[in-house]
Amino acid sequence: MGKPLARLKDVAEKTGFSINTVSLALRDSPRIPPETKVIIREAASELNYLPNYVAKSLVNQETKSIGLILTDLENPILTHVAQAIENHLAKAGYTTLFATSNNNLEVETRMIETFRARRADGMLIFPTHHRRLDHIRALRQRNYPVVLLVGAGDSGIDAVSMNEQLGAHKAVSHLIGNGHRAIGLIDPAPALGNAEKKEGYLQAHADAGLVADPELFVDPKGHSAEAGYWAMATLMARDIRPTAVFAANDSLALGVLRYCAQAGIRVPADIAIVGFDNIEFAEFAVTPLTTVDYNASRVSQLAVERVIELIRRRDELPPPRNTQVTPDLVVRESSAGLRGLG
Amino acid sequence: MGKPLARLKDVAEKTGFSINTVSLALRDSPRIPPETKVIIREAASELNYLPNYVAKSLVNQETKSIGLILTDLENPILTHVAQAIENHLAKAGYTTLFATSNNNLEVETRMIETFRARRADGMLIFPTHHRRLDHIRALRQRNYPVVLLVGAGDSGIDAVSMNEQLGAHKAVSHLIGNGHRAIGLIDPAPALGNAEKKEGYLQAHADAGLVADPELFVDPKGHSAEAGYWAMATLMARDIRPTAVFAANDSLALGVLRYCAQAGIRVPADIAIVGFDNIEFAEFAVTPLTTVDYNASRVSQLAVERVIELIRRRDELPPPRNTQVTPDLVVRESSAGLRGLG
DNA sequence: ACTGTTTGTAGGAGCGTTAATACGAAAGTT
DNA sequence: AACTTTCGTATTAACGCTCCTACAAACAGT
Repeated sequence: MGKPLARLKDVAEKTGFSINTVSLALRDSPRIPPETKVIIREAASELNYLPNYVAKSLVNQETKSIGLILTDLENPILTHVAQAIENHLAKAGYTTLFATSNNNLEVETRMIETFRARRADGMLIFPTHHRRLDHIRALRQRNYPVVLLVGAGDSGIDAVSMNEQLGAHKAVSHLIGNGHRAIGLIDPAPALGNAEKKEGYLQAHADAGLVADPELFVDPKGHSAEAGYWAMATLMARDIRPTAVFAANDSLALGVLRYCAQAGIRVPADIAIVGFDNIEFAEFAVTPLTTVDYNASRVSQLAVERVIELIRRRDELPPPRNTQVTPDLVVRESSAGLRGLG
Repeated sequence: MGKPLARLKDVAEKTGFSINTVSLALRDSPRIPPETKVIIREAASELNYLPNYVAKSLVNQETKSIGLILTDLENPILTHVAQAIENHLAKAGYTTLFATSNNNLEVETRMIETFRARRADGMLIFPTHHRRLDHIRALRQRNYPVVLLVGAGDSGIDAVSMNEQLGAHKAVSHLIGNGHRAIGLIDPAPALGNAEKKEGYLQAHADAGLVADPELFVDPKGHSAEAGYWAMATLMARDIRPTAVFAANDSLALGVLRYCAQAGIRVPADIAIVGFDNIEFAEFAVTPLTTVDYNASRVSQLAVERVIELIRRRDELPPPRNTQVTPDLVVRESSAGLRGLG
C-alpha cells in the first residue's frame, strides 16, 4: 500500500487531542466545537491524512463496495452496462469490485467467493448460465443482497434485465409484418440454456398463425461478427431460402451483413436483417442496421437502485423482484421494404 | 454484508481449539498436525467459514487489490484492456477495483483518493490528460506503486503502453509509400494535450521529405463513429482534397467510411482510409479497414507484471520505466492500391 | 536422572477505526 | 449555595485477524 499513511493517532499527536476527538472532528460531529475542528482538519490535511477504509469497514461491518461479475466485455452492451453501473455506484458512494467469468461457471463461483470474502455489501451478476443459478440462490438464501442482470423469472433471486423475449418478439413481428415468412434465427443462447430470444421469435410466429421451420435455426457457437459470418454461410448452404434473418446481437448481424456484401446478396432487397442491442456501429454499418435497443443505462440504474435497496434492508430482505425493461425496436435501412405475400 | 459469516472464533468454539490454532490450521501451517487440520477444515466448511479479507488486510497491511482507472469504456480497446487486466490480476490473486473518470480530471483525482483510502496495493491508470500528471506523480513520489497505461516519457512515473507515435508513423508511411500526398488527419487527442499520433504523422512526412498542410487536420471533438462522420464532412468541405485519411481510432474511421458510402466516395479507389486499434469491426466493415493493431493483451500483461513488481519492491521502488509495445500495421482493403505520383 | 530440544497449542498485543461510556469543568437552575 | 445540565474531551472495548511469544508435554542426548 505504499508508504504508510498518516493515521488518526498521528493527527492526534500533532494536535494534542485524543484519537477519539480527532475521529469525531473529522467526521464533523456536533460535539466538537468549530475552532477545534479547524485545527484538526488543518493538521490532518498537512499530514495528508486519508481515512483507512479497511479499518472503518471492519468496525462498521460494511465495506461500501459491491461486486460486479460479468461474463466478459466482448459484447459492447455489457461494456455499457459495466460503465453505467460503475457510475451509478460511485454516485451512491460505492466502489465497484470488478470481475469477468469468461463464461466459466467455476470461475464465476470462485469470484463470488472472493467477493464474499472481501465482504462486498452486495453483488450484481450477469451469470454464465441463465438456469444454473443454485450457487447464486444460496447467497440470496443467506440474506445476501444479489441482483441478476438477466431475466430470471421464478429463480427466487432479484433480477433487473431487458425483456429479451419481448424484444425478439418485436423484431420478428416487424419482419413478419413486412411480409417475411422464412426468417432465419442466428442465436447461440438456446444451446447454453437461455432461450428467451428464441421464445420471442417463436411466439411472434405463433401470434401470426405461422410455424417456423427448424431448418431456419443456426447456432453460431459464439457471439462475434466472425461467428455471425460463419452462421450466415451455414444458413445459406441449406436448402431453405430465408428472406430475412434475425440475429441475437449486433455483432452477429454485422457478420451477416459482411457475408451478404461478399456474396453479392443485397440488403434489404434480397434479405432483410435485424440485430439486437443497438450498439454504436449498428447505425454506422454498410447498411444501417434495424435492431432492438438495449437500454443499458436504464437497466443499470434500476439494478443499482435495487441492490442498494436490498443492502438497506438486509436484515429482512423483501421478496425477490424480477424487473423487466421494455425494449424499443429501432427500424433502419436493413429491414426496409415490404415483401410480396404469397 | 448479508448475514454475519462465521469467524475463526466460531470454528474454534466448535472444535475446542483456540482461535490461533484454527487460524494456523486453515493457513496450512506445518506446526499443526494433519489430523488436527482435517478436523478444523471440516468444521470450517460446515460453518461455511470464509476468511475475512477486511480483517486480514488490516493486520497484513496489504489488501491484495489494485485500482484500475480508465477514462471510459466507449473505446473498444479500453474494454479489451480492462478485461485483460482483470484476468491477469485475478490470476495473480488480486481483486480489481474499477472506476471510470469520464475524461474528467476531477473525477480521476477523486477516484485515486478513494482507492488510496481503500488501501489498494497499487493502481493502473489510463489518465484523462497525458500531460497533467502531477496528482499521479505525487503518488509515485510517496512510494506508491502506479503504472500509467499511456506513453509518458519523462513523467517520472512507470508506464506501459502502445507506441502510438510509431504506430501512426507506420500507418502514414504506408499511405505515403502508396503514393498519397494529401493525407487527412482526424485526431481529437492533440487538443487534449496528447499529440503522439500527430507526431508520428508529422514524422512520417518529414522522413519522406514532405510537409503536411495544416488544412488537412481536423479535430473531431470526440472519438465516436459519429464524430468521425462529422469530421470527414468537415474535411471534405474544405478546399484541400485529400486522397487518404488517417483516423486516430477505428470508431472514427468507421464514421469516415460511412460518410464516404453516403457521399458516393469509393474506398479505396477515391480515398484510402487507415484507422487505429484494430477493433473487431474493423475487419467486418463495408470495406475491411487497414488499421494499426493495438496489442491490448500484451500491454495489459506487461502493465500488470510491472505493478506487481512495484508492489513487491514497495519500500525501495526501482526507477520508473517507460515500456512501449511496438504495434503492427494490418493492411486490408481500405488502403489498397497505388496512387500515381505527382 | 538432568538438561535441551522439539512439538502442539494457547495467550496477548496490535492493525486503524468507531461507539459507548466516563468524567471533569463550566454554566444554568432553584 | 447546592444541584443539575451541558459541553468538551478522554478512556475503553470492540471488529476479525495474524504475529510474537509463552508454555506445557513429549522426546531426545549424555
